[in-house]
Amino acid sequence: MSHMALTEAVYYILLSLMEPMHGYGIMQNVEHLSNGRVKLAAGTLYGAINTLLEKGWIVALSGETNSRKKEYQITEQGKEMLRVELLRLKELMENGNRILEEEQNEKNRS
Amino acid sequence: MSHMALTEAVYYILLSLMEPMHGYGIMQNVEHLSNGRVKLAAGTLYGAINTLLEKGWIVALSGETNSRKKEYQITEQGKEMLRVELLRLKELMENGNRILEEEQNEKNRS
DNA sequence: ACTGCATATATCGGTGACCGATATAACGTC
DNA sequence: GACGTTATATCGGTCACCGATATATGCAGT
Repeated sequence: MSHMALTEAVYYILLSLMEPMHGYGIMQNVEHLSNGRVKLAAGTLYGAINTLLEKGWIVALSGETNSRKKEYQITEQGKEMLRVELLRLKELMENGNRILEEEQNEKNRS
Repeated sequence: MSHMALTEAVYYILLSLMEPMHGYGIMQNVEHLSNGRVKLAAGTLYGAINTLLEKGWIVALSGETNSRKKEYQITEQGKEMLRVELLRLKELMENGNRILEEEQNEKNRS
């Protein structure tokens, strides 16, 4: 596909990193954003962070090297991915709502 | 997670089967619905159909046994999954739009 | 001081979704 | 009858994710 769908994990990690944040903070933030629905497993989180670093969608912040916490932030490229993803979500929602409403209308006519 | 995200493939297959349809028809319908963005690979399509049959989210229609085409249709359980998925998509979009707008507002203030 | 829990990062084996290739065959049309 | 499209099916490989495990620090209660 020309542009691939982001996974829910990656989507929420990118969204979290609109503000500088360290790994564990992302975990908590994602759970909070999704009202407790999305709980990232450690393997998912740190695996995704490495993949996103390699892709250049996020960067590691150089400050605070003394602390054990490593902070990350989204890049301009990462933000562009979020914008594209939001268009995809819009397409999915519009198709879903339209088709489910069509059935509802048929039921009402009968 | 309490309710898992549907993959894009499964989402569009379920949406297609709001009307009875056979496998190859689903392929074409999904590509049409997504304006050419989503092209299901054969392995994805027939693999997903079997998984969805096992889960009871779709059923095979008994008619037209003479034809090589096998028709399928969504079940009430499958429709419920679509409704849940639409709520998830709404959550994702609201979070994404809100957080990206926050950044835009900060830029405008400076 | 020590005990225990939350914080914090990292790795590893297993599962499952998806892709692309391949195979097979019927249908339509030129 | 040869060829492209329609149609279903399977298989090996890749990748994201999960859950378990390991390791270590920070902090609060006793």
